[in-house]
Amino acid sequence: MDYNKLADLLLPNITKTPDDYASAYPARELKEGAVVTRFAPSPTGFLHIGAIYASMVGQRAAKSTEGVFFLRIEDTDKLREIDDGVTEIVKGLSAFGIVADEGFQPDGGEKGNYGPYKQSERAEIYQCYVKELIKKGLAYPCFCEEDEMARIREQQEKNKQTTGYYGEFAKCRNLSLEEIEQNIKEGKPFVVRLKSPGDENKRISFVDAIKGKIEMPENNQDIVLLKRDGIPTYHFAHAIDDHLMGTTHVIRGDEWISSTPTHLQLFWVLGFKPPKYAHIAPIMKEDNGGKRKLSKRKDPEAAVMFYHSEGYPKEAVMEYLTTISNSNFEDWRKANKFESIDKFPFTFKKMSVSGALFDMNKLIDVSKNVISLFDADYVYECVSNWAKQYDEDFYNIISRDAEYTASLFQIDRGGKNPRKDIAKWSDAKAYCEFFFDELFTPNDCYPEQLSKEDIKAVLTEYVKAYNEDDDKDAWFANIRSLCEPLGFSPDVKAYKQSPESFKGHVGDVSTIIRVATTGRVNTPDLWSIMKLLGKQRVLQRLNDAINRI
RNA sequence: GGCCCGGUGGUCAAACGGUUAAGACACCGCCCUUUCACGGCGGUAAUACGGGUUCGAUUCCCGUCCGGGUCACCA
Repeated sequence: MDYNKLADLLLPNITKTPDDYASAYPARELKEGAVVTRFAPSPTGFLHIGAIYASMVGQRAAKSTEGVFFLRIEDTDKLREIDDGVTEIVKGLSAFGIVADEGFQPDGGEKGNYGPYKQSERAEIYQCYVKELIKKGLAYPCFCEEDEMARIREQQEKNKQTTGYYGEFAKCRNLSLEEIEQNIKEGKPFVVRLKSPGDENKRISFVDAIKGKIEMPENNQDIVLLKRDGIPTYHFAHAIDDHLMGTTHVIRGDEWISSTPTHLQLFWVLGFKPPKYAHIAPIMKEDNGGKRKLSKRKDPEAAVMFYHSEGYPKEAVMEYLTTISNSNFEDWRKANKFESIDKFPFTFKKMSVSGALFDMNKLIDVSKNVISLFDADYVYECVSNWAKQYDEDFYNIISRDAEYTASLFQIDRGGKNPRKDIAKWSDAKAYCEFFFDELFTPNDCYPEQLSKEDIKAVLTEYVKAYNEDDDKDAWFANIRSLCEPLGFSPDVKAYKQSPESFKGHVGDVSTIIRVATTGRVNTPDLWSIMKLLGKQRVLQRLNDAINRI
C-alpha cells in the first residue's frame, strides 16, 4: 500500500511537517532538574476541589524546582463543553491563589510561547502528526459504524475474549487503498486509528512518581487518534501537547493509570521521549460504609464554590490540601508555624497512594489555626470581602466603621494563644453580632437558679459602679466588690466550699452583666467587649435589661 | 468478568525485619479560669483474614476477603 498516497487522501489540507512544529516548539531553557507541569482540565462543568488539589501539586512541584506550571484547556469534547467553562476554571483557580505561568490568565489573556493552550485551536498540529503516522503505516482510517462495533463487542463477550478493536477484529486495518478511496468518494465518515504494535501478552512497566513501579500488559487496542470531526482523542492530544510543550511530569488523577500503557505506546510510535507520570489519588467521601469519589451531585464540598461561599480562606484550603497530599506536612508546620506554605519542601514520594476521605472536621481545625494567625485588619478585610458577596446587610453594617469592626477582631488575637472561634468567614456574623445594635438581640438567658430580684439588684448596683475608664484589673475588682453586699461570693473557691452560704459567686455576677450587655452566656473577654461598645451603649443595654425584668 | 492499585484506631497518617505500634483531627475526662475559648495533662480506640519465610513479621511471599480505578469516536 502506498501510505503517502493514503495520507494525502485522508488529510489533504495538511502541508506542514513534524519538523515545522519541532522548530516552533524548541526545548525549554530551564535549569537542571526543573520540572514542567500542567493542569489540563476540560471545560465541562463546575470546578471540582480535586482540580485545586491537582493544580496545587503541579504548581508546587514546578515552583520548588524553578520550573514551569501551565494551564492547558482540553476542549476536545464539544458535546460536554459548557459556556464560560474556561473562565470558570481560571477564576476558580485564581480564587485559591493558583495562577499558571503559561496559558490562560485571570485577566482573560493567554501567556507563553508554547501555545495555543487550548486544544481546539491546535487541530492542525494533531492532524499533521496523524498524517505522519499514516505515512509510516502506523495509523489507518476506520469506517466502522457504531452498530457494527456493538456487534463485534457482543461476539467477543460471548466468547469471553477481550473486547475492543484490535488484531483480527480490526477489520479496517486490512482495507485496500481502493476500498478506502471508494469509501471516501461515497463520503463515508471515518476515524483514524492507531495500528497498535502492542502485544497483550507482553508487559510494560513504568515508574510512577507517586505509586512506584507499575506493570501492565501492553496496549494492543487500535485506539482512535482522530475522531470523525478531525479532533483528536484525549490520548493523542496528550502525547502531542505534552511533548511539544515540554512537560516533564504529567500530574493527573489515578483513573488514568490504566491508559498509561497506551500513552507510553503513543510516545513510542511518535518517537517522543515520554514524560514522568504522577498519578494522584482522588479525594473520597464516606458513603454507607464504602468510599467513593467526591461527587458533585451529592457532596457540596466537591465544588470549589462551596469553600468560597462558606468563606473558608484560600490559605486554609491550601493548608488542608497539603495536609492530605504530603504526610509530613503537619510535622513541618508544627516546626515552622509562621512560615509560608510555599517554603514547604514538597515531594511526590510523600503523597498518599490511596484516596483520602474528605474530613470536614480537619478542614475546620486547620482553618481555625490559619485564621487565628491572621491579624485583625486582614480578618476584617476577608470578612468584609466575603460579606460583600454573600451577606450584603452584614456587609453594610460592618463596613460602616471599619476601624471599629477590625478592632473587635483584635480581641484575644495576636498573643501566644489566640482564640480560635472562626473557621470560616460565615462564622463571623454569629461571632460578633452583639457588637452592632442592628444585630444585637437582647436575650435574658440568666442562670436559672438566680432570682429576678437578685439579677435586678446586681445590674442596678453595677450601673452605679461601672466606670468605663477602668483597666482590666480595676474593672474586675469592681465587679468583685459588688459581690459581698449582694450576697455573692467574690471568690469561687470559697463559694465551692460552702455554696449554701451564698446566692452565687463572682462568676455568676459576671454572667449577669455579660448576658445583659451581649445577650449571651458565653463571650470573649467581657472587659474588651465593653471597652469597644463604649459607655453609652453599655449603660443603655444594662438599663434596658433592668427594665425588662 | 479481565487488567491495575490499595487495605494500620471513626478520619488523616508514622513506623519500611526487632518500638510499650508515633502524631494530628474528632470524642471523653481533668487542670487552668469571672463565661466561652485558648492552653496544659490524661483517656477510649488500630496493623482485614488465613497460610508461609524468619530467632523475630505492620513490614517480605502466597491465597482469601474487602475497597477503589479502568475496560468509549468522554476526558
